[in-house]
Amino acid sequence: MESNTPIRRKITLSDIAAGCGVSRATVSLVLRGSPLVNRKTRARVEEELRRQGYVYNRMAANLRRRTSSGIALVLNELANPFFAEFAAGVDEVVGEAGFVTLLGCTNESPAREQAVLGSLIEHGPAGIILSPAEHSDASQVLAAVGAQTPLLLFNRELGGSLPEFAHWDRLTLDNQHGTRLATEHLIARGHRRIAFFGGHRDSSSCRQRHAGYAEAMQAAGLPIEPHWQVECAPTRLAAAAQTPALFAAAPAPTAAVCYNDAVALGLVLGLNQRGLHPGRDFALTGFDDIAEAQLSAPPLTTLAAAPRARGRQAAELLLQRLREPQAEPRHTIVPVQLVIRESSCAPSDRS
Amino acid sequence: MESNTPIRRKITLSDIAAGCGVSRATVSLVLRGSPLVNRKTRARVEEELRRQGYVYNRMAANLRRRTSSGIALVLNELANPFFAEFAAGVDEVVGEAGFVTLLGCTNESPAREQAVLGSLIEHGPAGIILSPAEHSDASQVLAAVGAQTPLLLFNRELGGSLPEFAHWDRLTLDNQHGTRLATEHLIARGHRRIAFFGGHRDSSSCRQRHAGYAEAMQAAGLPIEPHWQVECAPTRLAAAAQTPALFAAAPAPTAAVCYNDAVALGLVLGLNQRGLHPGRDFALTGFDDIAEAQLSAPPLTTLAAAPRARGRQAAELLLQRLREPQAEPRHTIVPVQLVIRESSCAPSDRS
DNA sequence: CTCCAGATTTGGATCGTTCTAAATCAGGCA
DNA sequence: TGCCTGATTTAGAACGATCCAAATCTGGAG
Repeated sequence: MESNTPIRRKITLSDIAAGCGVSRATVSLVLRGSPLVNRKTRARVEEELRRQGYVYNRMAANLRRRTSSGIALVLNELANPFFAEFAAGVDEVVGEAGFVTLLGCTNESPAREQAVLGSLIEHGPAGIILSPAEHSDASQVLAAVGAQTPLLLFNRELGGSLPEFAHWDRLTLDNQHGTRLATEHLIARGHRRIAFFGGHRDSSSCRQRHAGYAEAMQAAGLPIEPHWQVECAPTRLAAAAQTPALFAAAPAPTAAVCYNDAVALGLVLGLNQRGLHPGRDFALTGFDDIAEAQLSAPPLTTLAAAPRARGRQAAELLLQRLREPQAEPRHTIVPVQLVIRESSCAPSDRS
Repeated sequence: MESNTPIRRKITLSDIAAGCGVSRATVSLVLRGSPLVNRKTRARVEEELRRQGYVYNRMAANLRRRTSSGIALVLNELANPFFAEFAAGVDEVVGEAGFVTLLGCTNESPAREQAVLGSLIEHGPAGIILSPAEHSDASQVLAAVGAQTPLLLFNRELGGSLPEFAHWDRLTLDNQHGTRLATEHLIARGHRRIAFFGGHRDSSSCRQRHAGYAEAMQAAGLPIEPHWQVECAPTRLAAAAQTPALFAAAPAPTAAVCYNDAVALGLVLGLNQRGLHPGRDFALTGFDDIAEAQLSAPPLTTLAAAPRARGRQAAELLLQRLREPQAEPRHTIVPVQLVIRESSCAPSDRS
């Protein structure tokens, strides 16, 4: 099969330089928008760039500059809409800044995380945004990425202790304050017997969310029964299955603060199976405000984390760090917003 | 702030070569697993690589080989769970093959697509997987990526005509057959007045899906009223807002084949707002089988496209192409499966 | 004129691999 | 021993931009 376009050799800086009688160095300066070059020269060079159809070869530049113009984005789970939105936000800002996003997906496996980080680091990314897999360990991550590449931790804490010379930035949600708001909201609606439902207590985010709940209950002088604190995997299925545990003993709760939206949606299922009408007989709140939250029946009162905005923010924090490599490590805790919908009804006669 | 780890110069091939008394070339061969090197030598070099903690510098390799080990993945929309799953599938296979995914997100804007492609191409990706933005034009895309880099088109056709020398592979869903199945299913359930709802008619996938619907209606001898064909952006919000258009004139439809799941979920909202009970008073089907489809109220009858599998498939097709650059361009059409759930009820008295 | 400062421009080395062609080595055979 | 063959190894030139220090240019002051 013959191609009918001439396979012309790639145009390089030298071609442009030769084409308009200046040196490679000058062309390079023009390309990078340096103020050093004369107006007249710049115009001439730019014209020649257009004329020859030059395309910049970032691979060459990367080699010389010893760092690529890529930002590695390593996620524990891309299929989750929360992280998909997050990724979209990251990519927006990364792209605007002239970088490119190197994607890696670990599927919650620390082993895969090691492999992915190892592979990405070979490309010399300018920085890394990492949402760790469950049970991912700080020293392992450090071993994989080295101490030179700036890294921003998103969403979760790492297990193990962080060697003090790896000054990583962090961006996490204000989990504790969020569930505190949710709990206070339920209390304000008139609930007195409120459960905390779902999640695994050995995950940092679950501990924080539980703390916010406990704090609000305590502040209101409300007791917490042991069987109101039910752990389960943060999935719909597990949550539905664990629902009976809430009602295993008297007094039964009239409301529940759930670990996240997935758990809350599972609880909705579980309540329906018991013949309870969530949003009328039983109040509940979620966390994350995933797209389904506003569409479920009943629409879910939840804490909005605005994942796309978080993605943009993560990228901006990392770019900031690239600009000031020596600045103190930052820990940014972003507030979450209580979105009140119909699932957080007042207590009913029935409950 | 002082770091307490020595900032040691990066280890290079030369360091390894020097460290065990062979030439750089030999070490390079070892790294690439060439069969040319002697067992004994290979072992010695590998030991030294470990000892010095060498990390491969792909930027240098990329420059020399004139193509990077990146696969560009350019998506019209990442927030849509369908594409998020697709991306996850692509990344799996790309990673397994030792490549890295370069992500780019166009948000349905051809202008942004140009920018994203332009930026990615500078990194010399080995190949490109592109799910075009709406109204994206073949010649524009060609201008941005050049004729040298293999490209796989996913999901949509490009506008304009494809210059014959750009032999691009394609992977698309069997849209027409899918909606035909859905429509036939609704007809079998007893519906006679069926609408086609959502999407923009100038997108190829929408045209194909509409064709499948029209085909089934015609085959069954059923008429189609003009106001049963409602266009809107393929988002929940737009679909909810356009719902009244379906009922703007008599006779009202009793069922709708929706452009995709997002639209169907929006229609669910819109119907609820009108006091109609989807899955009881009105039947509807979606397309894609995103995760929310089976959890919505009512669970959605839809066409499963298995996006993660499609992602894996897309990556495999592209890798195949890298292995055989001269092979004939392939157009792969993947069948979709009708998943019957509760949204596609029989017509009720009410409707 | 000559000199100087500031504005531009430039040659040449450099980044760390891969590639090519040629060199070297080991062992068998005459 | 000397030659030949196949198996290994290697020197050195790429790849294409960036960096640095030094060269050149300009125009105004003395």
